[in-house]
Amino acid sequence: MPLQYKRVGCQIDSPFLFFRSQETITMSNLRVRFAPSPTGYLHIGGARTALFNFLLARKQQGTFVLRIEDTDVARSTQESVNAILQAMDWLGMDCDEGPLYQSDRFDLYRQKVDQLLAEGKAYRCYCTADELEKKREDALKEGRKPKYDGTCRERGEVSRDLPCVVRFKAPQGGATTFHDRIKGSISFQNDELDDLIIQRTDGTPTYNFVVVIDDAEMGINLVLRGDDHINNTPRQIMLYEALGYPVPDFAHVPMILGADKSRLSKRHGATSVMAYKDMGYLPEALVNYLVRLGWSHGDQEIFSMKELIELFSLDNVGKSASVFNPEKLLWLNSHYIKTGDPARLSELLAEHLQSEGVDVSTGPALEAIVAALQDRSKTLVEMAQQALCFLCEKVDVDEKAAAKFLVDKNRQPLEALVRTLETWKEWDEKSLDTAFKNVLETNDLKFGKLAQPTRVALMGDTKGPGICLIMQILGREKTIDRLKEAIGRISG
RNA sequence: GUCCCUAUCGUCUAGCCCGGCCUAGGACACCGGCCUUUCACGCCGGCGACGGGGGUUCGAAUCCCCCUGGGGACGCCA
Repeated sequence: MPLQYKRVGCQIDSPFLFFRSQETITMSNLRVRFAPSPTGYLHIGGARTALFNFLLARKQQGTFVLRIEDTDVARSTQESVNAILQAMDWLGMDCDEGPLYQSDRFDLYRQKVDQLLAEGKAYRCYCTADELEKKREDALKEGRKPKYDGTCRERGEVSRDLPCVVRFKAPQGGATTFHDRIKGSISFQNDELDDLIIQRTDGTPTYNFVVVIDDAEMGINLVLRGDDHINNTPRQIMLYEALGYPVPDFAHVPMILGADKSRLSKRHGATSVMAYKDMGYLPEALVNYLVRLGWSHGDQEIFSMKELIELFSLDNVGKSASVFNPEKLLWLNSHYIKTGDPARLSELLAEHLQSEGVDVSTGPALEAIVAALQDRSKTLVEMAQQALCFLCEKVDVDEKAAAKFLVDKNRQPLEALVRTLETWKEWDEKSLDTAFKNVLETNDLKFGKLAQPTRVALMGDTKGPGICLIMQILGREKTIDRLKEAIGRISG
């Protein structure tokens, strides 16, 4: 399809120039895709693959396609599709095309099977699943590579009224080689490959077949996916060629492993992207963590999405698998909480508090609480936990803390503090600090001596933000109430 | 078992392509110190790696070969 463009003041008809102009006009023709199968939630590994695709597309102003690989009708669910969409949205990855469903395209696949059959590039196979299973087991037992023995390939095309699958007649002899954009040159002996099934007995097409058709038909020119697909690549290249499609570029990103170096799975902890949201992680922390797993830009550790779009490149993607390290993710999360905008954080915190059944409509402003807690919370869940004592009606006093600080010798100082606060005019951190010091002076006390009992009285615990900041956030009424209650506890 | 991929601190990685600037840099974790009303934050310091063996070279983390370790694939799953 010729591209329309205006040639202004240029008489040259050179095909070379035409080509150049076309390139300039289209800006970028990079087309990448993320193609999850909807048989569960979006997991960490999938998210990173999606992220790399997304980043590359955005950087080169290309197109990011989302395709749902649901040819396995039995295991695919709409809930999974929704969960994946939701997770991608949370991470800030929006696609330019899709979601496209393979289940909508069975006619096309059927047509391509027929085409290969008609061209003699595929054949019907009547071997039963049981027979194949037995042959596979025998081969494995005898230490041979289990591959289809070609029984029906040799038989020739005799039409029978029996259930059958369709197999691709793979070229024999020679080798299939491709240049991987991450791993470099990869080569397979064709004899290692067998005739893969492209259509099941029930008439549905299989993964390796549809992936090729879809990537080709959608104009995907860079296939960027996990390196567990390297072994599928030579077969897919053969299919591209048999179907008469141009072969795209490939880039295989290394796997993510658990602490024991085995493939990341549930037993290593949470693998679902949305589980991290629930655990109080910020999307920018997960994105930042995931991108640094396998990719680097010198010594830089912190990247905003905007920076990533500028800086990300396949050139700096490592070749070897990497271990998922929850501690570093936690560190990144605490970093983004520390440096985050309190207004935004308040909204996110409110969600967590509400899901805990806490009423955030009354009580001190969430933003002030967030500001006080940012430096000391690694997750929003932690922050919600610490925010509780500001929001609840009654302080839940820790017994050990009470036993140590809410004791008789601290009663007089606390009473003195109450007396001072009851008549104190200003109620901000700085002014309260003056009030507090006045009490210390008149009672000849050290800061810590009064601060800790006060903290326990107000927060129920020995740790937390600065004592005067706590009083400011709590407000006069709650502060005095809680102090009096603590005094009552000592007396009582 | 066969094939494919891979190999720098415990972990993520820089350096490797284009050998000398590497007594191998940064980050997480860990340990110690400082700051401090507490807990954190922060700051300073410490611990800690080129898997092994052969080559090539005046010189190798960097180039070549072998071994070993690790991962993946070998489905009428994707």
